[in-house]
Amino acid sequence: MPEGDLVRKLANQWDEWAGEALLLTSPQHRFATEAAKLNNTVFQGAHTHGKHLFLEFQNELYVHIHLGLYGRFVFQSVSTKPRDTVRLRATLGSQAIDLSGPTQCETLDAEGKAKIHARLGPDPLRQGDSIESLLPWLKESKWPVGKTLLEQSKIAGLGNIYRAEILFMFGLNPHTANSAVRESEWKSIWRLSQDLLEASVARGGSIKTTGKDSPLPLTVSKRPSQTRAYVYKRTGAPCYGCGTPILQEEQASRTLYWCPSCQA
DNA sequence: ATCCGATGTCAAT
DNA sequence: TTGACCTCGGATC
Repeated sequence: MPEGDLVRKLANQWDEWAGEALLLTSPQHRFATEAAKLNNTVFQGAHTHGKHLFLEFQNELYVHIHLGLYGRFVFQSVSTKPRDTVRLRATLGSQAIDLSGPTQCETLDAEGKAKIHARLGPDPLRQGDSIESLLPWLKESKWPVGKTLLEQSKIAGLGNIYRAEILFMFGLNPHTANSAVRESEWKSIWRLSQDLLEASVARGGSIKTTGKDSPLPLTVSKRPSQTRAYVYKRTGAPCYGCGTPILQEEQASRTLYWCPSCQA
């Protein structure tokens, strides 16, 4: 389900429980032993890096969660019986948070957490992160831009929707080599990523690149109403910039949507 | 009732 | 590059 913005928003929700001792169970049982170890210890707060979520408990122990494609959190009343697919239920008072379908849910110490950070690139949502350290590599790299934007070890937090939308907003052909994109343009891409992700977090984690808080792409003169995206999942529909049907193809093993004319 | 795709990643080839 | 992981909602029959 998520790209980095939604994960950050979920972390913010978790943070409302910071400082409290939580009841942890695993209705599905796959996380039962781990949950028991942390049960009733004080939740210190949530951290994120890209799409990775870290729930910190006492003694620098972290529950590392990656939602992957199917994972999700459901916030509800404790009186609602959890589905039997729920990997982890956290309870505080009358409230419960259910986690199901994560690609990852494991307990890590500080060292384990550091290893995760080490394999992730800068995150547009993280305080102090910048694209600066990536520029030398980008300058030499033959990778297509459309692959780079999905690569979490380069930029952490963007996903398939933002990839398509950002490429469109810059009029970039997805197959353009990294080295063919000017440094100033990379910096603009980074800044736009920050703006889009932050605006989404503020909205509660729902992606909408066509919104009034996003800049208009050069080729688009009017904001499309109704739609939340310029090209994502709009295969065959007319481009908002030029009317050309939006194309769909596979790039970096994900479906990419783009306008062959505006992104020539 | 069944099928299918999805805002993701990694290990194995 | 491909398959496995894993869940659920919406489309289809």
